[in-house]
Amino acid sequence: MKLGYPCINNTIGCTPNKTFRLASYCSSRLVESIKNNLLCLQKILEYNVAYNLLFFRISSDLVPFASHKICDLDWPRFFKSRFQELGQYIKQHNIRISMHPDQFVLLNSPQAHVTHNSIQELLYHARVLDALELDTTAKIQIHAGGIYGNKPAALERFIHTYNQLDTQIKQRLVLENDDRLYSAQDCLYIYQQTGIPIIFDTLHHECLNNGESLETILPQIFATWKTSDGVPMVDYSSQAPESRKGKHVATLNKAHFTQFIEQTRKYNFDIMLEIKDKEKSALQAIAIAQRLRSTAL
DNA sequence: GCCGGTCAAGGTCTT
DNA sequence: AAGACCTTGACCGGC
Repeated sequence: MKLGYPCINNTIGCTPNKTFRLASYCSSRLVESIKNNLLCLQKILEYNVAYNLLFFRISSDLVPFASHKICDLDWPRFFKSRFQELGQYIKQHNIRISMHPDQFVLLNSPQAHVTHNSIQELLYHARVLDALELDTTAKIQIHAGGIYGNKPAALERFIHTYNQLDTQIKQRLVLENDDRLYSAQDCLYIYQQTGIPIIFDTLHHECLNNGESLETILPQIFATWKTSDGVPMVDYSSQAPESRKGKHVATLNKAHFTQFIEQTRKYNFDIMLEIKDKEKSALQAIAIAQRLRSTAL
């Protein structure tokens, strides 16, 4: 089991998200941003290794506008050796990597241009992981998408589009249950039609489920991951008190996390902590997990 | 300098 | 039909 947090680190004082406005696009600006982001990513990974946080989600903003038609830089080539060095570091320290494109990636949109742009965005994410020369245990996670007034049709569109994707994307793509539209059961249905591994989100499952306990749902979810996909990934969070349903807590709820670790002790999986204060909670969580689990962490 | 409206991209839900 | 909200930090223009 490995444990980590997404995208940014608030302790070390750099941002791996540096971007700029589309209106002020120029390639020198792009180069400058990517340089900054790669350097900061390296610093974050070094911090993480020092604290044994061996799971990390790389920000989608690593290469700004990478999937936009304005982008005229062959960035994988331009930064080839930088990516290789970083990838080397990741492999050397056995760090697990994920990425999570945001809400605009919709494989089941009825609008062809939306689906097209989504695939371009997935290709960008795959290129990052390829440039790092990571194996297929490095994953890209997305949601199933919208309903568009007809859920069966929307599900079929997802399946159809998924089945036509290039291997370069498919070998890394995993599907996450969301908190309003597509439950873990819905994702399992998609898995049966496609073979796409399912990444389980604990808070989303609390918001939207079919009454399954962790005990019944987790074995089904974990069975969707093949050896080449690596150990299953799980997104962990808990409900922010007195807030909209589905909102992530600001800082780790230790009692809730402790219970989660106790309930899942028999499984091996990697945990991504989706908690607002990032590495601060991750450090608390790893202390709890190390105390409660017998397997090396 | 600092503040706050705005930012490539799409949905759902409420009024 | 139009607007709020999701979710988020940081850009960047206006002061």
